Amino acid sequence: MTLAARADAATRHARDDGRVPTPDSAALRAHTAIRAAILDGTHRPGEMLSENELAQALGMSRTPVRSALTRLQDEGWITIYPKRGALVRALSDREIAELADARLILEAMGVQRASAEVRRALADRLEPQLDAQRRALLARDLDGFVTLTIAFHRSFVEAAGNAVLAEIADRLTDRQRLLLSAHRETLFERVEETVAEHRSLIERLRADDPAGFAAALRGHLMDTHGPELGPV
Amino acid sequence: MTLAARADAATRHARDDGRVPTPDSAALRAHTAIRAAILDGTHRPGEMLSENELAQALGMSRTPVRSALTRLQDEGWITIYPKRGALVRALSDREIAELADARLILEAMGVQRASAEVRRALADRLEPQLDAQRRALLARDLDGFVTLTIAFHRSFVEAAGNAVLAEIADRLTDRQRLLLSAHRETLFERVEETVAEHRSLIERLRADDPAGFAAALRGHLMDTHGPELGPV
DNA sequence: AGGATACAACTTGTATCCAAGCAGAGGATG
DNA sequence: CATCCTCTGCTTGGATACAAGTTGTATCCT
Repeated sequence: MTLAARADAATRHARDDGRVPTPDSAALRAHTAIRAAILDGTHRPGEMLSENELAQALGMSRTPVRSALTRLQDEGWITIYPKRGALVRALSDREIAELADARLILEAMGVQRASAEVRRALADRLEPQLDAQRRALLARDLDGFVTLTIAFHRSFVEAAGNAVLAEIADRLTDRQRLLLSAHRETLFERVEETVAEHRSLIERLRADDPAGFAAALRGHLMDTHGPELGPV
Repeated sequence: MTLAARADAATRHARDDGRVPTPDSAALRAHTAIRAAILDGTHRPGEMLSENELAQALGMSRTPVRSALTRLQDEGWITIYPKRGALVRALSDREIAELADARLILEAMGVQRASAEVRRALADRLEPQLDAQRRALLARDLDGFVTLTIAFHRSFVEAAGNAVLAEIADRLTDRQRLLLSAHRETLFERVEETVAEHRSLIERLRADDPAGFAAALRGHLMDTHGPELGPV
């Protein structure tokens, strides 16, 4: 039986290195390219994506483009209307608020679940990153700052030690990149405030005060993403 | 510009009915069929799925099967190894525990976020369902009970009024169907206990006791899914 | 016999081709 | 002038053909 043998081999391989070795397939390139184009504003919400145009622009056939589009739909970036096309989704105010709220829940819960030791270790690990964040902001290096702040916030979820939760948080964060890009000016204007808010989060960790952490986090998210969050 | 017009039309349409009109495409049929086959044990973890065989069995070409497989991978059912094949994933003990824990967090948080009124209304709405659950279990109607219990637990997440969270919970629940099927015998043996645990959850809602709800829910999940949950 | 190597049979990934469907333009008709 | 209808041009959905990769096996050499 050939299939069984192959299954064994694949299972073994999966055990060896837990990740797919990245084949750099055309479908993946299409996925990252289109996603990047949405993120940097090349394709704006409400725009209709044509498989043909994308395929031509990317120098490949429609097949991998289609594959990428379905994935992008599953990830919430676009909506595919059968036989009509793919529409770049706009995040409604409500959805923005819900995203931020969901992240708030996951991060606060991550910290709450962690032990006092983990919390303190986390604080020690995060504090040195604050300077890098400030530098990125001052240099108006948006991509750099986004990377840093995403890792920063991800740490809180990771503290719970639950990979499933971390994966969920990643998906949410991904959609939120859009927001960070949109609020770039606000970010650059509020350098010290942002860093100070991050610092106060760390302080709540040190003080072993999960409730205070959650409250501070709520304030931080509202300050960053604006008052449109509203009472969720 | 034609694309703009089409985008407008699609946007209008999307506003009309918030959901895609279900085109019953071959890709969707493949998705549901393969997913069902994994759920009912036809394709077991460790098995290698061949696009050719699936396409032949489903009476369609490889194209929609491929599309279905990529979606199934994104949903966590299989792992695709490039140029080698698709392996039905096995849920490790750790992953099982993490899934249950993540659901616990989302449900408990949903209840905690809800107002006292919503909690009471929820209790009133859920209590009449308990009888149906018992009947399904006594009739050994696993599918019926699974549908009921999933709706039951989903209600707690919904209580927070956050659609993003609800969607996340749905994805988790989907993977957990596998567990419920695996534990069918335990379920059928613990009919009264299961219903009683559900009833005590409702009581905690009525008592306006979110903390007690979370504790009861934790106990319930451990009882249902077994002690392998461990201390997450 | 043991090990490296070449081959063969399978797999998936991509390109191309054909069919089906929707949206809009434009004219015929009341 | 309003309304309906057809028809055209576009789109996506699916099927097929082909290219590229991987694995297991047989073979050859040491």
